[in-house]
Amino acid sequence: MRSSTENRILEVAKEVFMEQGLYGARMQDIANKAGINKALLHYYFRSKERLFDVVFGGALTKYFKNMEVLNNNSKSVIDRIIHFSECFIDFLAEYPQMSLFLLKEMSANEALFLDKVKSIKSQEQQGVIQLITDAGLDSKVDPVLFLMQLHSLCAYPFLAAPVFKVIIEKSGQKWSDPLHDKLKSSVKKFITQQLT
Amino acid sequence: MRSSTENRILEVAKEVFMEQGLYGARMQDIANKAGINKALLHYYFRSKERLFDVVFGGALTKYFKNMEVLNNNSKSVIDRIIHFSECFIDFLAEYPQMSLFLLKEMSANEALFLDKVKSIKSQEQQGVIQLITDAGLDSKVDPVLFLMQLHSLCAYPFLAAPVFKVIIEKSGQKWSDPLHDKLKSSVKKFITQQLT
DNA sequence: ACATTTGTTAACCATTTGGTTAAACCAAAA
DNA sequence: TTTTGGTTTAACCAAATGGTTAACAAATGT
Repeated sequence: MRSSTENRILEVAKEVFMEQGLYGARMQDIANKAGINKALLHYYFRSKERLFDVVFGGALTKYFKNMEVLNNNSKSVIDRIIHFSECFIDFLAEYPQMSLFLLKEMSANEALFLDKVKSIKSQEQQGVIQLITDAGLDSKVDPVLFLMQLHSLCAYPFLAAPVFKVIIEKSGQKWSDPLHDKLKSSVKKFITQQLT
Repeated sequence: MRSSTENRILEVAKEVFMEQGLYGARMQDIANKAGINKALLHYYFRSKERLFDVVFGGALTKYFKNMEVLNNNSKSVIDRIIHFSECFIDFLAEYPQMSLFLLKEMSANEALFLDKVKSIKSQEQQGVIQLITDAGLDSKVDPVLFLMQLHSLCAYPFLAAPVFKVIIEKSGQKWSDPLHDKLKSSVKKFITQQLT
């Protein structure tokens, strides 16, 4: 079992890296928030890059894990995709900074991301694209475009929430933060509209 | 007229800040790429923050300027929104890093963003929400949700393009980068589906 | 021609930051 | 009790970084 110190470091590092990114994060800050000496960070995780790597890899794994729900063969293709969208939204609601974090760091270091994806996604799970193509639904929609729109509708609201909040409040409307349910049902509507 | 040096600095700074963000960017790097001494940066723009501020403000202004197209009263509401989406996509295609840049820096420094938005958006231009409400279309859609979905469909594909590229190529499909037209027509379809 | 402002540079400075070292601590084994 | 192994710390280091200074060159006005 990993020592409690190591776990504490990991948890704090997750927070800090998610908020500040690889560059913005400071080892001293992580150490302080974990209530330990800075040297101890390097004792457990040799370098900043190494520590970041663990955090980033963990986030990416969690992210991809969400797509496994697509393999539930007891449901129809459309229902599986709807179910996926709901799980995806739940996941993003739990980790609102996740998307931005991943996009930030990927754009900053494309090579790292490529490696990670290769090692994670190797377990040839079925993707939305495969699913649609196999079901013959690619006559209705362009699978790649559809996948992108699906992700757009699920992820972007969380990405841009702080911005929308400001803009909307500025224009006199009121902002209700966790619009999970509205979001879910609207995505569901989109999926059925597109695929039937 | 601004000196050519100042302009050169601004252009380079734009590039570097967009790519690396406020933290990641290095003054020395900007100076090198602009072919000048580092001290000259501080001569024209007192500090890194000041320089960044100019770049960020410029980007934000450009971003909001796109929404003015909504005020073209010679068209129907739906056509105006469609036109906006097309202009928005063209804009994002021209500056693919814009969205990520703005989101990154906003999440890193919400206060700065709030100030900027207040000073830029003060010119009470009509927003999508107003437009929909005034036209009575808010019986068909939740205006805020619709605005968010509209932005999602336009912006996210550019945000996540590098990621999708990797994932899609990984799963054997081929990736065609500038799918402007497909994107435009699909967004148009979405708008009409939602508002009629 | 001369003085004054503007543009530009090399050298320097203070601070921050990731990382290292050697010593201290501390529980469990011998 | 002493030894031993992993754990933790204070002090330190080298490099990087944002920023400053003083001197110098190039326009610009008189």
